[in-house]
Amino acid sequence: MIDIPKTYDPKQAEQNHYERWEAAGFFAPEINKDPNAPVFSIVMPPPNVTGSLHMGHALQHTMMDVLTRYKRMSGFRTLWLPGMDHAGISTQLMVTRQLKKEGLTRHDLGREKFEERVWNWKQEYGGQILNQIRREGASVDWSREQFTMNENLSRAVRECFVRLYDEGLIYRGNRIVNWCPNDQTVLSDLEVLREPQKGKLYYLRYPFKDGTGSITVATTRPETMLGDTAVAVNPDDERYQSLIGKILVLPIMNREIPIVADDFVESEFGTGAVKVTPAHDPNDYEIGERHNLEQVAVIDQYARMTEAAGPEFAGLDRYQARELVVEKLEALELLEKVVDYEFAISKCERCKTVLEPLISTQWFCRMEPLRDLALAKLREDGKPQFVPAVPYEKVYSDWLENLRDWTISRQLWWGHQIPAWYKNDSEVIVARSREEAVEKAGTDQLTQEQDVLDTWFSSALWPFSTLGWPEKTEDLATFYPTSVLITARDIIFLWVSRMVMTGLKFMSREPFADVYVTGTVLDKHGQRMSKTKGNGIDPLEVFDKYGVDATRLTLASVGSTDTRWSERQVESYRNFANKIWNAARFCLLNSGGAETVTEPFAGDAASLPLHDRWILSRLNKTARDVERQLGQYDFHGVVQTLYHFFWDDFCDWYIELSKATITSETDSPERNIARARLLSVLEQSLRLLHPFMPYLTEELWQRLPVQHSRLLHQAYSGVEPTIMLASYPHCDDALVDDRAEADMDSVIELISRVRNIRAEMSIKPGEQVTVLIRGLRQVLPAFETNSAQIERLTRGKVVIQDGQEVPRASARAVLSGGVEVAVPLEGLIDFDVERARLSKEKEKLEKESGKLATQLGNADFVARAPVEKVDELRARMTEIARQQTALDQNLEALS
RNA sequence: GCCCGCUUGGCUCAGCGGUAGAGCACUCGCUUCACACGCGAGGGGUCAGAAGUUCGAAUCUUCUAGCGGGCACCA
Repeated sequence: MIDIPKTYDPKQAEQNHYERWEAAGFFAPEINKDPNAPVFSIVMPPPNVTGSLHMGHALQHTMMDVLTRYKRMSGFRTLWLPGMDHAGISTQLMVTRQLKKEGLTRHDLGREKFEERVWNWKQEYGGQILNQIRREGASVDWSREQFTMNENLSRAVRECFVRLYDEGLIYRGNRIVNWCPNDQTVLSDLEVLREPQKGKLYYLRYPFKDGTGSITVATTRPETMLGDTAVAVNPDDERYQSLIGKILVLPIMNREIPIVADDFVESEFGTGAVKVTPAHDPNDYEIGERHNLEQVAVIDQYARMTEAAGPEFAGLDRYQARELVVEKLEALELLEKVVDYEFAISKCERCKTVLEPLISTQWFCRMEPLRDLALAKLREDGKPQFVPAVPYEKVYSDWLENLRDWTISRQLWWGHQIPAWYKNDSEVIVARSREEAVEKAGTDQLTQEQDVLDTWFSSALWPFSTLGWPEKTEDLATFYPTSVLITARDIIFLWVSRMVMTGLKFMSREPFADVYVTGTVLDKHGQRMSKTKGNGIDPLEVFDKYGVDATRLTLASVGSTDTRWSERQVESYRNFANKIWNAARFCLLNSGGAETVTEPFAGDAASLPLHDRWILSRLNKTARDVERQLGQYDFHGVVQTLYHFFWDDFCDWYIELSKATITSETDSPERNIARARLLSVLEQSLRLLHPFMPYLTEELWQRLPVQHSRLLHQAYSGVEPTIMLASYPHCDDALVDDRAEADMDSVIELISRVRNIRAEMSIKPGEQVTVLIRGLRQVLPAFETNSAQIERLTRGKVVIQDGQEVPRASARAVLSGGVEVAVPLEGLIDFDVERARLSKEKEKLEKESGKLATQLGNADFVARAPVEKVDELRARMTEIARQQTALDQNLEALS
């Protein structure tokens, strides 16, 4: 006999299959031999090379894998392309830290050696996550794996840069930017973290030059006053109107600065007068532009005071300078007051250092023309379609509308070096290569721009650069645009929108039809999981404890809403996996002879036993629901559908109803057919489940005594059989049988009610009872033909009555359709208990009929509600009345 | 400050205009020949609060409260 353990061991199944799948090339689209196959493609959001698997990844990958496996089994030419991002700042930080341990800085090595070092680091530590992705069971095509720093992708980056530059969309300019004094690089607006900060608001008095008094300004950063070149007031502020144009003497510096009028100033805030430091504040910078103010840089790239701040301050750290400024102003009696104040401070997203706004020469990308492409696409074609549409479509379009130029240069060594060369240190030549630059410049006396590009610049090209762009490759023609992007909401701006813009610009097509935005897995207190909080759950540990498949079900059911992590949930899906295992175990233990039956459901469906017609109907409806729900990215819904079909319909009822025939000791054609049918339903269920539970389903499928090769989708015929490439079950409408379902519902109701009587009357489990059934002629056949099953599941002898008397000492139940059930319990029945039980039933019905009566008595309802609704309620009312009558008679019989 | 989301049984979540659902937890009974990670039978919610629209609202509208998130140039 077959030896199958009673408990499912996920580890074993996990070890058994992935390598084989990968080695056999099952993940690659080439496995599909149908030249007319529809195409399904996804590019994996490239995780950072510095990263390791976290819940967010596991969540997204599960959903991507579910869709990929589903489409692959449905015969699509399917590509899920994996890869990694070089993650400029993060990676450089990582390697810099490693160097620091050796007492070195990157400058000790020099740029070339440093880059080499990063590549070595990548070789050694980078990409751990790739093996973790394998563990998840992700069916990605490793033969197409990409890395943003690969030569082909770097080439795409240069091509993109040159084209945008030639069109005037990329330019070099001197502007105020977000500067990280720690990482020594500029950052884009999206890489800035805004954090609330408790601080102080300092009120400083600036005297008029003519000695007639002073004006008071409020600031959170007094040290910047050293670089002030004006004070601004609102032009409509009556308090200050007469002072506009007046000259002040900037304390400490003794610089003469004007009072200017600018709409930016809010009269209500502070004193209504603002000190203006164009070199160190983005707003002041703009005021400065409007009023042609001098920019005095008093803070340098290390956040230290410059010579321009004066000899006493030069070289001081910005916070030391703050103290000294305050001290001096106090001494001069120009510090009016200091109040506690909470405000938002800008920090570096990576290293959390407080940023310093600085004026600096950087490369920028003009976004308006690109933005317009994206907005037009959304408005005209509704692409990409966000799921859920609310709120993400609006979040996306609102952001696009307010888009500002993108700072694309970074003062890093790790990244794509900007393809610009300087001739005589001034003239700029932008070219795809040094050779091209030399040709354009007419000299080889060129130095390349030292800056690299923002990591997101290369990510923005990911959906087409990974497929070969700018070459016109077959992959590009086949797989672009991709089908769907699955991502977390925090990179809609950083990444999603930029892919759309570059995709439309360079490919003239949106990069993906749909964007599915996943929910977030929160900790049990509802907090986001984060490294700094240390409240993250490691998916790999969950895999170890509960198995990959159970974890995948848990994650899939998160769907698009934020969900608190609950280990109990995983546990229940672990139990589900075990349930599947044991159902299969039962089928296998009772499979002898089944293999002789090739078409277990062949012939006229109407002639099948009720439970067979019923399970086929349920199975096909399930396939239909799954298809619909997956089409809507309703991952939570699909998991529920599959869970309940398998556990409730298949295990609780179909297996139980089949047992009588299947477990028969003697070999017979009936037994073999029943066994084959059971196996067939199990086998199809495994296929339905496979996208969610790849390991368990493959493990079991391989063990089934079925003709595996015949189950493969035709696009894969001839390959070594695997459930991965078996045909995904689709609904066959001919097998949906509402009549069978209704009949089966009656049988289930009957069995449940008898079981209820047994439990309530405390009938011993082993004790046989008699089940008397009477009712209208049309409902009885279902009970008649299934009496053997009913007897088995109720441990009762079924007697279909023809108007015979029911013994007084019976427990009774009234079923829908007016069916009455009685279980004679002479000597066992407690009449009081039974009367109470029936009275409770009656109360329930009375409550409902009361409600219905009110509703049906409402003339407005009858007049305005849809006819079908009214009819439905009337039918229900009739049904209740019938049951009430029967209950009354039963109660009477008991008295 | 502006915008958005969430608030359903003890817990985690579905449902989103027509008699309140699931899993876990809980109660009772079961070593019933696949499974105690199980089987059978139960108990438990005025769907955050208020007002409104509607014949009818957990479901639509408005407001309030609590929680969470995004955006923002208030020095």
